[in-house]
Amino acid sequence: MSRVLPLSGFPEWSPQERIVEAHVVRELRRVFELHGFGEIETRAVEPVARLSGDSEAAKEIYTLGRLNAEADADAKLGLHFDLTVPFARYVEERQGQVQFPFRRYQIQKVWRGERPQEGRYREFYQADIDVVGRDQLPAHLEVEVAVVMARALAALPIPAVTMHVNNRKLVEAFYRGVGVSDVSGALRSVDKLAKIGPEGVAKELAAQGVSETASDAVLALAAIKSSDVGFVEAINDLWETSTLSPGFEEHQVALAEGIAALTALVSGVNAAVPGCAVADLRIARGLEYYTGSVYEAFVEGHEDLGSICSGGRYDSLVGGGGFPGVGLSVGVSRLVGRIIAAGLATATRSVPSAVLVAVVEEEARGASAAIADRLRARGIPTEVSPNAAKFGKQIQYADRRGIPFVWFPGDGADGEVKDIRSGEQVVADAGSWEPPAEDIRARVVPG
RNA sequence: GUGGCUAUAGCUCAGGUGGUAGAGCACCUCGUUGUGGUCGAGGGGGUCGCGGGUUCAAGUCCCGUUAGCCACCCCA
Repeated sequence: MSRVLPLSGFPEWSPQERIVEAHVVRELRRVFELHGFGEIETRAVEPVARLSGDSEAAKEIYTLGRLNAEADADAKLGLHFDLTVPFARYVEERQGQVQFPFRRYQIQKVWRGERPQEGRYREFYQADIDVVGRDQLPAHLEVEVAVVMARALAALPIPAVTMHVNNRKLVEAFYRGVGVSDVSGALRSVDKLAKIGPEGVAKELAAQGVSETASDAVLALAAIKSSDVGFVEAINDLWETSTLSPGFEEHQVALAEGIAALTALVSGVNAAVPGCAVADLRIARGLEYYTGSVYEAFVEGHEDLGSICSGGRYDSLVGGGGFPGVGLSVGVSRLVGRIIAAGLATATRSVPSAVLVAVVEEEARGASAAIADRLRARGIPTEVSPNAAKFGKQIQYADRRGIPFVWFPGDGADGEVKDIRSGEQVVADAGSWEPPAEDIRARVVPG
């Protein structure tokens, strides 16, 4: 055992940074609740069998057991790696009690055993909103959750967020119409478009047995992107000029439905937060279970960070189906990490205190404490100097923490209070003196 | 899980070809003896990640190991 060193991937913020994180969480919570989402918290663990449905995800699961557990102990537990799986279990477990459609938000830590790097942690906060229905879920909810999330993200101290949206139903109908049989295989390849380029995707599609004409059509669809409903015409044109497979008519209805849903989504989100939504027909989302709208959001100018929020509609997440839902998930820690690293926003001070009451001499500490209590009684966060050092030292103590006011107790009267930023010092009464409203609490301001 | 790079003071980093550890910033003290920040002078701080090897001698060369960073994979 040598030195104590940080563990990569397990971020621990300083008090000042933590104020920024708390601000982000508070804003998300405020907007979610403003739209009627109630909060739940699920346990940190689930049986491994439930978590590892997807073999890819299984590799990332941290398992949990007692140090002295029997080697053959079964019913192994694992830390959850997202909030969707625990939520599905929660709903299934309480299907008799919860009211549908059930709308909830959840802000908790999740754990993934992956190689960390900037924006990728092994322990981090996610903030999810979902709406789950019983047997059916109206399509307008796919618009609503996106609107709520767009508004929540717009409330954060970050540049504008762009939400790229697509519709699985639309894509699937189109792919089948042009003769692609392995739709999810094709989607997985299209998902890599940004990374491997059209040629790379074409190569993968060919390997999957997709014909060249179908491959061309798939890539042409993926190239469509518009911040308004212009994509509708583009898709229809493409459909009409593509070589369609026999029996394409049966996909025509689903295609039209998908287009209508995507249209409603783009217009709905943009009506709430102008310029936020972009129809982007290449957005695929790796996850298999999405069946309708899919979302993927990026911060303008910080695309290198990757997606900071994503989600979609699913029809059978909860065992056996019957609980269709739609939801979005924000990578809170990824966002906060970038806000801090790039200085997008900072806390105005590192401690809650608005006032430091100086101590004249240890024998007079009681007088300082009394002044502090009178300020606290009126909601002004106050601390008393830890020592009776020279006033210069006590001022320095406040300055280093960003505490804006130092109170000097006086003989008989309460003394004087100094704004150490301006140097202005006035005689004051602890029963009535008020700092400017913006100085009462630490604030988060743009960097 | 795969690959590349890195590891020296609290922080950022110097330390050709091996010869007993340096700078800037930060910190402490004093100038200024109870009102900070500027300025000046002085001062305290380092198992050179860890283990082994080569050598008269290793921060420096070799091997191993651990950790960090970056990319891949995947994803928030």
